[in-house]
Amino acid sequence: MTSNAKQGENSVPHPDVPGRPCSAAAALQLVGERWALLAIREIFYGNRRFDRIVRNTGAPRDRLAARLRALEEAGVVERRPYSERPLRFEYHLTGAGLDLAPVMHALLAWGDRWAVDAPPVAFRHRGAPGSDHDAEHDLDPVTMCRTCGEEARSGGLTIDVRAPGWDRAGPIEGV
Amino acid sequence: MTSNAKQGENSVPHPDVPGRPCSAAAALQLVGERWALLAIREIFYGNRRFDRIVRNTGAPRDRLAARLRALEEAGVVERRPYSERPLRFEYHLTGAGLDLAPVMHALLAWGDRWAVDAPPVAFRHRGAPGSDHDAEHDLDPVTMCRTCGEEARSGGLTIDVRAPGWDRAGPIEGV
DNA sequence: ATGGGTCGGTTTGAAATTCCAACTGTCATG
DNA sequence: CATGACAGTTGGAATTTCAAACCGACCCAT
Repeated sequence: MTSNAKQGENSVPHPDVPGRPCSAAAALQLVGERWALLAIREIFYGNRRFDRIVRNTGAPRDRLAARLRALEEAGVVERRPYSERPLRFEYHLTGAGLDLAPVMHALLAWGDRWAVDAPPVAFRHRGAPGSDHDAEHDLDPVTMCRTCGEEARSGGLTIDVRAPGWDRAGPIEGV
Repeated sequence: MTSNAKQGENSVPHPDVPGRPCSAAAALQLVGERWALLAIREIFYGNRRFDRIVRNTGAPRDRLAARLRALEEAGVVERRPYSERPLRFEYHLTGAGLDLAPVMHALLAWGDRWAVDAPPVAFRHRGAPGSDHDAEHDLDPVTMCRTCGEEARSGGLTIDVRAPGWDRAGPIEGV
C-alpha cells in the first residue's frame, strides 16, 4: 500500500492497492478519500476557488487544502494562477478529472434513487443540434456498452479476472 | 451531519450531508467510507462470507465488521444466515446494493484508463440471445441518456440546481 | 477426549487522521 | 489607516484506523 509513483502514459500515478488487484480500488485510492469527490463536484460546477469549495462542500479548510494537493499530485486537478499580486490559484480538472463525469453521474443517479427524497440537482441534457433529440430534458443516465450498443444488464455480464494469481474467489492457492 | 433516519419509499435511510444538498454527497455518506465499495465489489463477485471479503479487500477485520454493519443499516447489504450451529451469516446485496453496479463500472472504467497499467479484471458482456450482438466481448461502459438515447457528453449538459436556497455557485445570499 | 482447524467476529492499545477555531500574510478598497 | 477578501497554515483535541491477538462455537481426526 505504499503510494508508489509508477507513471502511465497519461501522467497519473498508479497507486498500489490493498487486497485484490482492481482498477476500482486504484481509482478509489486516488479520488476516494473523504471530500475529494465533493471538491471535484464543485469544480465540475465551475466553482474553482478555494473559499467557494470550502463553503459548498463543508469540508474543513485544512483537509480541503490537503485533498486538493493530493488530487493535484494524482493528476486529477491542476492549479492555475488567476492573479499575481496577491498570487492566487484556482483549480481546474485535467483530462483525468473530466473523465470522472461518469462516476459523478452514476453516484448522483444512485443517490437520487436511494438516498434523497427529491433530487436537489438535475443535469439538463440536449443532444447535438439537428439531431432527433435536441429538446432539452433531464439527463437520465444509463450505462451501456460502447462495443455493442446495448445496456449493461447484470444478467449479461460475467467476470474475467486477468490478474495473475487471482480469480473471482480470491488469491489462487499454491502460487 | 447527524445521521438521521428519514425513510424513503425504499427503506434506505436518507443521510444529512455537509455543504450543498447533493445526491452524490448523500450516496457517499452511505457507501463512500473506506472499504465499503471494496466490500460491495466482493459481494458483486459472489464472495459473500466475512473471511473472503477480509482476504480479498485487505481490510482490517474490525473495520470490515463495522462497515458491513453500516451498510446493512444503510439498506445496501443484507445479512442472511447460511448455517445454524454454529450460527453464521453471509452478506447479500439488496436492490439498492445491486443498483450500485453503474457506480462500480464507472469507477472500474476510470481506473482502467487512468490508474493502472493493464486492467486486472474485465466484464465479459453478451447481449440478449438472438439480438444483434450476442457475441461475447469486453464490456466498454459509456453513460448514455435513457430519455434520448444519446451519449452524455459534457458539452450537452447544463446544471439545474433545484434545492431551495442554493444555485450553481453556492448558497444564495440573503435568504 | 484431545488437539487442531474453520469461521466470524471482538478486544486492545498504539498510530494516524480528522476536526475546529484561530491565526497569518498579501493585497485591494475606502 | 482600517477593513475586508482570499488562500491557506497552525495547534491541539477528538475521532478513526490499524495490526495483532484473542474468543467462542463448532467440526473433524486421532
